[in-house]
Parts: sequence; structure tokens; C-alpha cells
Amino acid sequence: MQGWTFDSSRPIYIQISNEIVRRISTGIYAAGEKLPSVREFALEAGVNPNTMARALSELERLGLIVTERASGKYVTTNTEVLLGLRKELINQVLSHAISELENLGLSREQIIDALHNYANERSV
Amino acid sequence: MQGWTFDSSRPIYIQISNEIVRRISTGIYAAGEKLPSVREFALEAGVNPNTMARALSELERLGLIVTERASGKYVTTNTEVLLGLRKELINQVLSHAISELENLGLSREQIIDALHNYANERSV
Amino acid sequence: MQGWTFDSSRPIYIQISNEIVRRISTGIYAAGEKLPSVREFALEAGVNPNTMARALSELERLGLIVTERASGKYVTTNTEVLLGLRKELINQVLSHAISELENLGLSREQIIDALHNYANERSV
Amino acid sequence: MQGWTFDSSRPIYIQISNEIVRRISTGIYAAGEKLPSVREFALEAGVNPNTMARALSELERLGLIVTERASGKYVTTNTEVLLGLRKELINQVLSHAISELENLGLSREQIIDALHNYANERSV
DNA sequence: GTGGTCTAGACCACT
DNA sequence: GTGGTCTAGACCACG
Repeated sequence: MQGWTFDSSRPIYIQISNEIVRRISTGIYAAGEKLPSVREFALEAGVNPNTMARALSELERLGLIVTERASGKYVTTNTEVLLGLRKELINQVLSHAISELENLGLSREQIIDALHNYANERSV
Repeated sequence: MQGWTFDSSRPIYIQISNEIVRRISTGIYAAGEKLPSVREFALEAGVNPNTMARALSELERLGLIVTERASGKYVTTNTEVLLGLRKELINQVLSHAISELENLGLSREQIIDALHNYANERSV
Repeated sequence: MQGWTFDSSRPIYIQISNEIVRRISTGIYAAGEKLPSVREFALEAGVNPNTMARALSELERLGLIVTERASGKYVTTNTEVLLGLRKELINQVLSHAISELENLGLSREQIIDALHNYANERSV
Repeated sequence: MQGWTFDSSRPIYIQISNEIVRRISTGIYAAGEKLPSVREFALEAGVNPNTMARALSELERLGLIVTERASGKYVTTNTEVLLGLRKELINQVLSHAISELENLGLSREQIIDALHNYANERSV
């Protein structure tokens, strides 16, 4: 009843969309699997069904999910899309982080160093 | 005369604020240095003075800049704040990226591998 | 229609902010209760909506109120914050007054005496 | 060389004025005593002479200090003014604090209790 | 000239 | 309808 957790700085439908992308890319929702109905999903997330519908339509636009008339929404079986998704997400995160760090004046080597330092500090 | 460039997905005053933080953290604006006046800054960035004032007041709240009445705004001389800033920014970027990648199911080792791969792909 | 009353020596948004804090701390606005919309509030106080928004954003920064996207602003349900608020306000007033009186050369005993004298003078 | 300390939320000349009032009311500057020159005072406080002059003119307006042409500024010898000053300052502080506490819903008895509690907490 | 505040009015995304 | 953001323009205290 408590729903998913959102931060108020970004639109909720974007955050929902991201979460579902994550679930698909990590296989929590497998290729061809039927997704919960909009109402169920909305209930689980604790949001207005309109908001959930908007999030799902974003994913449909990306080709990640498909709607079968009067049956429901399914994860696409287009393996190309699914295979590309995870790699694309990873590259997005990396390129964003790297450009920010370069903005702060770090070279490629320093970035790699910083990552190792960070990992060590946290793991100790 | 064409001002700084902003992306429309986030508030302009946040982006201005970030840019100035970057300039301070990289030493473009040194400790104790007088900043351009709000009006000048607004002109340079191509925004309304109110918007610039809002961005600067954020930085003042963070203790990064101080206001001398009727004289102007200055980068803080509190070296502790300044020394911590760059490291904090770097860690923010890293921790954010790492948590997103872990969310996508990558282990620490895989993250480091991905970074190396990414760097190699781009540098070739 | 005549709005709240403000003294011109301090920013209006501060005075608004204080008034609302007072209302929350005294239970006029209860925990979890929906606040009037920014526009309503502005009308009631007789100020520009922007000014009211600024006052409210101060309270949000303090964690006293939270914003639900496209729904409105609510008094926080964080009882810890709310329970601490009144006591903190009282202590602020007391410590400020005491430090000023000590500045004027009064000892703790003299301060208590002065308070009793003051109360008696006024109540007679 | 470091001057007096001011908080940036209120005009500096007001804060200077308050400090000098405090010094007079506590006898640091006695009745009829010659005050430092504006320049000396400004140097000591670390402010612009204009600012110090403005602060002193406030005190002259209140009748607390008098200017002897070509000689300097002196604390008034009007004992009535001086005797009334301290009491007035004390009453100002008290009435301000009391009205704020009543605003928060405390009765006179509760205010006195709160003061005792506060004094005890801090003295333990 | 400096920053701070306030108003007026507009547009926008979100739910 | 809700809050958030931005612009434009004005006035003011301060130093």
C-alpha cells in the first residue's frame, strides 16, 4: 500500500518508466512476458492510473513493450531491442559520468584512478 | 551576447548554479575573489537578473559564496569548504553512476571492466 | 480582503513564513493536513503568489511541509520534526532574550527578577 | 584589524548603533565622556566612516550623545535619559520575548515556567 | 553601483 | 487546478 518511492524533483512517470526499464533489462520481466495491468501496476506503485499509463506509453514508444488488443501489454520479443537495451543504458550512465568528470578537469587516467580509489574506500 | 547554453529539462537556475560551482571548484574563480555583479552575470549568461540571483543564493546557502553588503559577492575564503568541494563533487558523480550500474545488475568488477571497455572504444 | 499585517523592517516572505510556522506549531494546521493552495494563501495574505511561494519554499527546506506533485502542499507527518518545532521556537526566543539581557549586564537572577517585575507591572 | 562582527541580515549601522548603546548603558562609556572620533571608531569596527557616522547620528537623534562643535562627540550628561535607557532596553527585550511566547500559545505562568526550565537545563 | 525584495503576468509540466 | 519557473520592471536600503 505504500507504493514505490519517488523523488519529487523529477516527473513521477519518468521515474516509473525508468524502474520498469530496469526490471526488463535485468530480466525481472522476461521477453514476451505479460505485464501486470495498468490498474494493478498503478496500485503497486501507489500512483494514479493515468500516470502509470503515461509511463507505459513511453516504453511502448521505445518499442520495449507492445500492446495486444484486449489482452494486455507484453515485453517485446524483439531480441535485438532487448539485447541492445542493457548495453545502451550502461553506456548512457558511463558517458554521462565521464563527461561530468572531465568537466571537473579530470583526465581519462585520473577518472580511472578516481574510480579505483572510490571502490577501495568504500570496500574497506 | 548569446549567453550560456541550457537544456530545457532542468531549471535554468540549477544549471547556472552548477556551472558556477564548477568554475569555483576548478579555480576559475579563486578563493576570496570578487564575483561579477548579479547584473553582469545575468547578462553574460543571457538570463534575467532574478534568475541569476536565485542561482547565487543557492550557492550562498551552501556556504560557497558570501555577500558583502553593498559591495558584492565573493568566493568564500573558508578553505575547508573549498577543499572539500571538488572531492565531494567527484564522489557524487561516481556514487551516482555506480549505484545506477549496480541497479542494472553489474558487480564492482564488471563496472570497472565496463569503464575500461568504454574508454577503449572511444579512444580507438 | 485586507490581508495579513506586516512590518516594513523585515522581508514579507520571512514574516509570512513565521506566521505559518506559528500556525503549524500551535496545531492550527495539523500534521498531514493539506494547506491552502499558493494562490489562495497569497490572496488571504494579500501578497503576490510569488512571495507566498517563496515563504512556503523556506518551510519546505526546513522539512515542515512537503509538496505532492500537482496535488498541493501538506504539513509533514514527520512527528519528530513537529514535536521538536514548538520547543525549538520557545528556546530560540528565550535564548535570544537571555543573551541580550546578559549583554546588558544582568545576571541570571536579575533576569528572573526582571521578568517577575515586568509581569507584575503589566498585570496590575 | 579584524573589526567588530556583524551578521549580514541587518544593516551594519544598526548593529553598530546597538553595540554603542550597550556600551553606554552598561557604563563602558560613562556620562559626559568623550567618545572616540568617527575615524577611530570606524577603524576599530572595521567599517566605512560613512557607516559609523550614520550609526552615531542615530544615537544623537535619540539624545544619547551630543556633538560639541570642533571638539568631538560626548555621552550626554542628561541623567534622565541615561537612567531611563537601561530600563527601557530591558523592557523592550522582555516585552518582545513575552509577546512572541504568547503568540506561541503560552500563558504568563507557562512563560515563567519555561524560563526556569531553560535556566536549569543550561546551568546543569 | 550593489544586492534584496516585491509585483505582475505569463507559460509549462504534472496529475 | 496544482506548484514551478522565468521574465520584466520597479523600488529600496546600503555603503
